[in-house]
Amino acid sequence: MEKKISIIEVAKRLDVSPTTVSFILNGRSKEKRISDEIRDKVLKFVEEIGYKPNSLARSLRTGKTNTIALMVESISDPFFGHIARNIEEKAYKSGYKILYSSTGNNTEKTKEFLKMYEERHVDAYIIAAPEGIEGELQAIINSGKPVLLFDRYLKDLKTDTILVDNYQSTAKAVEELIQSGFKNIAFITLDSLQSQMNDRLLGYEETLKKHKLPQYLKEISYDFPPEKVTAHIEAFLQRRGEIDAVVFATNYLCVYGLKAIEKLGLIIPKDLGIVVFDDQDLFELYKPQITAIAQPIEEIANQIISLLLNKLNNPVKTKKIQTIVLNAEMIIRGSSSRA
Amino acid sequence: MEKKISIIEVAKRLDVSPTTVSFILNGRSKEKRISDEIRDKVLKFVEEIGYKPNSLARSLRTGKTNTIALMVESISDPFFGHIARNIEEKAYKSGYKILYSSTGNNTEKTKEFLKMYEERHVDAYIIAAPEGIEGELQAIINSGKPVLLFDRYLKDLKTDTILVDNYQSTAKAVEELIQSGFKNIAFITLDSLQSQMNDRLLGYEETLKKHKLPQYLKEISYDFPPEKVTAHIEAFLQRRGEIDAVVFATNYLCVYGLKAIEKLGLIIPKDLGIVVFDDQDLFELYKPQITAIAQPIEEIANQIISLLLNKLNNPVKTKKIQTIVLNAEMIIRGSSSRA
DNA sequence: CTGAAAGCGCTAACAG
DNA sequence: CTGTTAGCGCTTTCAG
Repeated sequence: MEKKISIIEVAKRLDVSPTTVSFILNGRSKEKRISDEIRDKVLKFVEEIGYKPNSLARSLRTGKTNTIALMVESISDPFFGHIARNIEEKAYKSGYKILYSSTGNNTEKTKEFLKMYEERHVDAYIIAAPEGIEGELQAIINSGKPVLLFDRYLKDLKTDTILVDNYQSTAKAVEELIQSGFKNIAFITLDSLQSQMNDRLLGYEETLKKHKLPQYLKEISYDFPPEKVTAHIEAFLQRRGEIDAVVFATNYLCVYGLKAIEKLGLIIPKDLGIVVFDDQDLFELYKPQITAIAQPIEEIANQIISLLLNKLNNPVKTKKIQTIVLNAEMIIRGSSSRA
Repeated sequence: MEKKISIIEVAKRLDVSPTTVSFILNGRSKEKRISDEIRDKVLKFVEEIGYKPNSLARSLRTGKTNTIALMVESISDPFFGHIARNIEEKAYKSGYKILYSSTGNNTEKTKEFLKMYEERHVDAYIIAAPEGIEGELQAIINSGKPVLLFDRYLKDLKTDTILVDNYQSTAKAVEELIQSGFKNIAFITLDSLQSQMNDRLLGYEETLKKHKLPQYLKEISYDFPPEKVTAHIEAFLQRRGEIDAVVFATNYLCVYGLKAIEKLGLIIPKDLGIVVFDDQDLFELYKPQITAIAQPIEEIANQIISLLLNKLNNPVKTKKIQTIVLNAEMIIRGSSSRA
């Protein structure tokens, strides 16, 4: 019933013009020098009948939807889930709602999502991007909408980006293992050209090179089903029996890796030292506890939102492009030391 | 550039009327008996220039936004995260996007979200509801929009609901522990009146009553910070030293519980048998493995979406209200047996 | 079979 | 300081 009330109706009942009501509702009464008396009258009435402007009409008119697209690898991943949770909260406080999608690292799917978001006129994009969507994103940027990358960058795309220092983090992880006396350190990662994966790999490779130690690389396809991932890791560790430590490039690889390790009956850290990228409850509670590189989730979310709101609120073309690199913290636990 | 093209523009270029274009784009050319020739011409042109109707304008006109509200306890919870992932995928295939929010079981916050969703004219609601929002939801239902509850029901609200059999599941869990010889079985749950929690509690209580065994109940506030939860569980287990098994009513309580148990130096299952509601990687990989009641996540998501789409696509008032109760599977692992 | 035209509810330029 | 009014882009009734 109250849904049918429009701003015109409100204006009529109060015997003022819709313009006046509109200005007041948009907090521009001071600016427009509307009398306090009228302002209060309108505000009170609106409150009373519970009138809410139709946001669709407003959006159609203004071109703003107060909606932000959030594209992650998978919303059910602990890392991305926590990021989503934080972003949602902060965005909400500024009047924005989040439309999310899980890309599954699939380029085609992501392009479709992008189209859908465009149609819906989202105001901004927050993306953990798969490869191959530089063109589409560039088009969006050209159209004037903020695009913010996180977790990984796209080499050919100049836009604001929030990252952690993947290279240094993995390098430190490898150093840690080396200090603990491990000599044959493997790196199990995704079969992916994404920047964060690549940087983690580089950190691994160069550190081993520096120490003149051998490299053992296993790349696993993101699309493999769980059993297959476990099987591949198992086969890899078996085939290369000399491996005495593993760095997992990502949390879920480690989860599957632990299953493989158990199947093989290997003892951590006696037979195999472990470090993993990304922390989660499992790694803290596993026995022995798993040394993990913990990304500063809340800070990442904070930076994302504050950068984005900044862009959104500054109609002035903030032409400065920022890349913020945060530090990840290595939480040393039992799995990486033979002591 | 192409953003500026409207349906009128398209019509002009093709020398037909906007009406015709609109009908064709909405797949009603047959019904409106538009010539194949014109139809193909329009379709081809639209494809060529990549014209997309402005969904805002359409929504304003039709009142449909093709958006579904999804409200969960927390998007970063493994259970809800997986539900969200599945729902998103299926909704997308039917042209719907999801606007999510994490209620944190907070009634006031949830009410605010509800208002926001109403303003945005979402087409339907999927909610794991906190207590105390029956009135608001009833109003929405009265306005004709589908509201679907899951994970828990609201006693005074008659609407479609997808649940698992919480009572039976907990009862079975307790039976399992009893069969394994545990005598003093505690139940650690949330300080909450939500139906799913209540039903789990009832399953616990009545099973123990049936077996004439003592009850040990610990209720923990949802808003406690992690350390406090751990501390409370620790104190509880210490105070009631006779407890020899625990059923955790929810996954995160168990996560904190495990920390407490480790602090106390208790050995599972020798000193303490464990069963937990909801499964996750941690429980499978923990040592010993934790017996868990696994909810059929994919099926829950399937039922939610198919019920909802059904409502959405049947303009006929499908007045039948359905409550679907699914079975959860108990995955018996080492933590619940002394063998 | 196709076209003209009336809004959906709001904002903001332009007039007073 | 306030009111009139022209759209935003689309759907859909009603006439041809």
